[in-house]
Amino acid sequence: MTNEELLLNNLARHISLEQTEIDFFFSLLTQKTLKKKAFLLRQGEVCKTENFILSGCIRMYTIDDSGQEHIVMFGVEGWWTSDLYSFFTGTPSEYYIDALEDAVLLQITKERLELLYEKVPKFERFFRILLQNAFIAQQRRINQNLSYTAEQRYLDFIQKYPQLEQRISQKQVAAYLGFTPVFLSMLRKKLSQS
Amino acid sequence: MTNEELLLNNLARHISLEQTEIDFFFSLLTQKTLKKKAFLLRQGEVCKTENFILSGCIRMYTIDDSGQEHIVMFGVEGWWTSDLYSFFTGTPSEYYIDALEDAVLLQITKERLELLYEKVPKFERFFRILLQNAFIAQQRRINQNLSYTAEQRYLDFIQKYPQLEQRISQKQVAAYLGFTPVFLSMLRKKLSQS
DNA sequence: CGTCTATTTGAATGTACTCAAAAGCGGTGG
DNA sequence: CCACCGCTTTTGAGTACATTCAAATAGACG
Repeated sequence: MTNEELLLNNLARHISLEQTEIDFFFSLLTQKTLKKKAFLLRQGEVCKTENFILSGCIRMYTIDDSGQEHIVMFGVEGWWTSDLYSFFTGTPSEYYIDALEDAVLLQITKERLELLYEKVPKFERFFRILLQNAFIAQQRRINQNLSYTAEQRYLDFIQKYPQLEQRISQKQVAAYLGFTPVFLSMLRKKLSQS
Repeated sequence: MTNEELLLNNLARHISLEQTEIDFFFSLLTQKTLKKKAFLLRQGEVCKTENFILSGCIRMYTIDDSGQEHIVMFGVEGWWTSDLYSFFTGTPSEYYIDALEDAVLLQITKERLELLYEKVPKFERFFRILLQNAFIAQQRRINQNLSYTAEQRYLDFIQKYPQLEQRISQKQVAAYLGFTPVFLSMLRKKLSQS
């Protein structure tokens, strides 16, 4: 699948577009490559773009007072990523976004997105649906964090994102699930023995 | 503030409407009253409406295998509530929604909402913005659950929602924050002593 | 007033964390 | 291509935070 196809499939899942509308949309995007460990956004900066991931793997996270990282989302090819709050309000972000693997992104700025909504209102629908899905996924995650033990959350994670678990380090998985890498190591040992 | 004003303010914060558009919107809504402890939605049922809360207090929650309740959201006057996943996909909900206080709601069905989007596309924008704000709030909550101790989360909660803390029982607060009522009681004692 | 539920208190337990040290692994430069 | 450096993972011991269970007290509601 080419880069363009990846995004076209993403669009086609929710709205149907004329070729001219597709062309217009693509004309608003700019491509950006991101080396492993490079930052797309740092805490305190304003998030200027929404980003469609063509390849690679990124994470969005905070660093707490004691220096620990906490991952609020991962992104891989086919996903959109951004700090929406900073993006829409123009206020400094609380989050870091960086690459866990070399990545290629398509970016759209707020101004261009507003222009897109104006010219092709169907995109308002498209981004509402994306947001809706992300919202629902987050609600599930909140509920799981409340209801499940660390072990249950880990088992659920590897079942739900088997590909991700292969690609990223245990340290990152732990920072996403809300426990320490040391604890994850013990958990895996225990699970492999039983 | 009348019921109508509450909703009008809510709309006006994000979109501007003609009187005819407002009238059309209101014509699509039906009012529902909900006695304390009455269910708006039970696990396994399909969520048929989005609900704007005119008065009262509701909660959306799950019950886990060991019978414990976990609250994913509260709602008070001026808030929208619904299980969006069930609402949009038509699949049975995993959640319960019931009233912590007698409540009055304005409801809109999916069919009518789609009609509204079609006739007045500005509402697509309105609901996208609502969703965006809810998404951002959830992301914060996920991050806090990952980063903060139970005590920090409680202090943050009472600071952020001082009105809510007055209205609802400690048991409900505990079910929202992710610990037991017993622990919350000990926490409060400790905090009042220091 | 009586019943039902929520809150408090205490003791014992368990889950997950910190600290520390060793082992493993991957990337980089000589 | 190998050796080294830095980061991740493993392992173990001791600790802290939060839970469970149980019982007593307090509050809310009919």
